[in-house]
Amino acid sequence: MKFEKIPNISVDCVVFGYDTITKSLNVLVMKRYLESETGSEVLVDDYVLTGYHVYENETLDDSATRVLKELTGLTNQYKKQFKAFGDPDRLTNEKDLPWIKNEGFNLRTITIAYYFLLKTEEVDLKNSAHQKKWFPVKDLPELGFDHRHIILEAYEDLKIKCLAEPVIFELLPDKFTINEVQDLYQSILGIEFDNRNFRRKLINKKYIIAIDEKQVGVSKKPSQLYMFSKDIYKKIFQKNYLISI
Amino acid sequence: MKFEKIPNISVDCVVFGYDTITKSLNVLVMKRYLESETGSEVLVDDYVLTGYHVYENETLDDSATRVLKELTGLTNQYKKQFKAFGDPDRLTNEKDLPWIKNEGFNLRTITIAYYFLLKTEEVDLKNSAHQKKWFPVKDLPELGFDHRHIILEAYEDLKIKCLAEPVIFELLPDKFTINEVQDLYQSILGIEFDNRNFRRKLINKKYIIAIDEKQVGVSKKPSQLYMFSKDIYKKIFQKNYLISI
DNA sequence: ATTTATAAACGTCATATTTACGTTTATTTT
DNA sequence: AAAATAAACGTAAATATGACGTTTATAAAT
Repeated sequence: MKFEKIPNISVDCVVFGYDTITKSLNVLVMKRYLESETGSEVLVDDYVLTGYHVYENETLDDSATRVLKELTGLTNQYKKQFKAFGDPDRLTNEKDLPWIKNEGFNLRTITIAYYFLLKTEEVDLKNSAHQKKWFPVKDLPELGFDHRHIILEAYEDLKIKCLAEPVIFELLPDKFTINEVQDLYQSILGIEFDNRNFRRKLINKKYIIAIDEKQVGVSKKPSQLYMFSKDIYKKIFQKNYLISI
Repeated sequence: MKFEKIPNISVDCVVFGYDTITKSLNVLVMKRYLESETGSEVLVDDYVLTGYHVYENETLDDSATRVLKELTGLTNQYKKQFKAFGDPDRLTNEKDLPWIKNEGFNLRTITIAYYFLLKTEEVDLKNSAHQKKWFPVKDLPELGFDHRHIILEAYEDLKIKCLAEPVIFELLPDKFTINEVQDLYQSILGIEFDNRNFRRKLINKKYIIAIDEKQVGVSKKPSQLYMFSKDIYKKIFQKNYLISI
């Protein structure tokens, strides 16, 4: 394996996680901070996506997987390459220049952007060199480069994706309630569903399996817990070629 | 505008066209031919997608548009960036090596792949330096590099896209019959629809407009011609957040 | 122990959409 | 004028969706 970096090609990872408490779809970003040499002035103070150069002897997918692992320690998460970003001016905002000068970037770098879906509780933010933080996709902090743009495009892609494929379950704990699924759909899509209709629709799916277990520690009627069976989904799923234009 | 090529970044264009006569979804590819220096041996003889390096001061989209223009003379066609391809070995098949040696490629080139949808009759294959040819996506010739792979991924993306957006009309003449639309859907999706149901569904759309004109030169009852109004579509279209998992 | 509050869960009906067919119509060819 | 044929229209059952009202299980309060 050659570990030479390709100087002008990178991957960037938009990591989505869902907070069932605040019912917020979040993005994991990394603190970026730089002071002037004298330390008297803060040159850069914002957040960026995690990304890195692609190595000479590495596939793009492997590169993204590697970056995610360094960020979260996790492998085998849902991953999608959704778009390449390569505008000539994507790294040349005024506020990014000190950072670039410091890091020795190639100004014309094309980045292949991926998004990941994972269960928030699997990520340990403590044990890490970098300062990482979750932000609601609806309330992002100041972001460097074109990273806000990249996140928003990832989010648009996710919106479409979750209507056509059961990716929603990648963001939920293994055991979940119907209402949690509904809340998550609502967070992502920004619309509300009728709970009775939503519930009926989901429960009728063969791959949504009621388990012999109920929510604990709630001060009201505890919910029935369910699981998603990817195996059953794959078996019974048949593409409906419904033209919805 | 700097016309310096970025040596390791290219765009490749999958150009789709539809042949209403043969009812075939076709891809436009370019002949690739190379003889040994003595002329005694054919080193390369197959087809490739059209692509080119991205220029230093050019967006990826502009780069793709430029390549399409050089290939077809056309601008303003439907265009979608659908995936980046960057496996380390994507250009290093045995049969591609003589070509690469001849052209002076960078062996680790990442390509940003686009597909275009256009009306076959608008393309003039005659007046061009290169030898270009349409092939059915279901019956592709021998292709160089990873271009078969790229075409098949473009095709998969198109299949999904045409179910959700009215891109189908990019592939048809301005005036078309309902049956032509159905045939095209069937060619793309590889399934059959009931003509009576398909017809009703389409005719009920406000943006499918019957014009005061009928097919000519047919030896049976001539079909009613229709047009697609993108304006009306944009006005009345409302996203249905139908979860179909 | 009983009541109260509340979220979970079930039920019903009207409407819209899809699926699966049969029939009629307009045109060219014979 | 008849025959052939693709275009175009029609209908009924099944399924899915949307919009609501009601019941149930539990913890907390009385």
